[in-house]
Amino acid sequence: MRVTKKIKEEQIRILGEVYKDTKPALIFRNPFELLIAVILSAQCTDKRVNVTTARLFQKAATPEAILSLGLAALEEEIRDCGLFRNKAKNIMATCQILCEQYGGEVPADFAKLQELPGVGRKTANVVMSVGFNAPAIAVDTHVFRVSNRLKLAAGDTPLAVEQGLMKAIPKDKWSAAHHWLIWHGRNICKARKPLCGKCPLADVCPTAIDFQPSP
DNA sequence: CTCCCGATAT
DNA sequence: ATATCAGGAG
Repeated sequence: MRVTKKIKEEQIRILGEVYKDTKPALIFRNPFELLIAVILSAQCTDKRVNVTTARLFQKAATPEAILSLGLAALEEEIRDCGLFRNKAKNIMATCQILCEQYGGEVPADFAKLQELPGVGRKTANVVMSVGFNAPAIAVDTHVFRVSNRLKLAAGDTPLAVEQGLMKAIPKDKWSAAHHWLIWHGRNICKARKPLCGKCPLADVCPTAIDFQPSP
């Protein structure tokens, strides 16, 4: 199947229809809690992050409070999320910068966010999009996989896929489409065993046939 | 490219 | 047993 512009528009239309009521999976009350949750979410399920942050934010929910907690205590709080030494060190350093340079607030600025330790392009895009309602497409593992399978935006790096998606999707739908692709990746277009049999996009997906049982 | 890393699904 | 999970830094 050759994925024409027409087919991409149809893919986007179906995604928007099926996943119109989706919202962020991570639980947060403000941009700071979102930032911490997204840092913790690397190589970890959102479900596990939500359990961890619920416990953490009860004890410390501001940059100041987390700095007071101390590195060792923070490591224990977030241990279950994996990569916990790196994440704890990065969160402490980030909180330090937020306090010293931004008055304890999270800057609504993509470049400044990316300068924070433990915050790369994907995390900065999530905070801008979800936390500050700015048009952005964060390419995580799900968005990357689904976009490539659909050939909605093919690319061998997250940045290439992000740029492809920005061309294929109207700007006013960037942030919503990011959530559509994540939900689709979680529920249907799974990494290991995609459910092509019950996928609403199977007719417009060039990869679906590859997962059908051979005749 | 490698390393960081525990929990979960298959 | 092993692949995968809302990645980022060196």
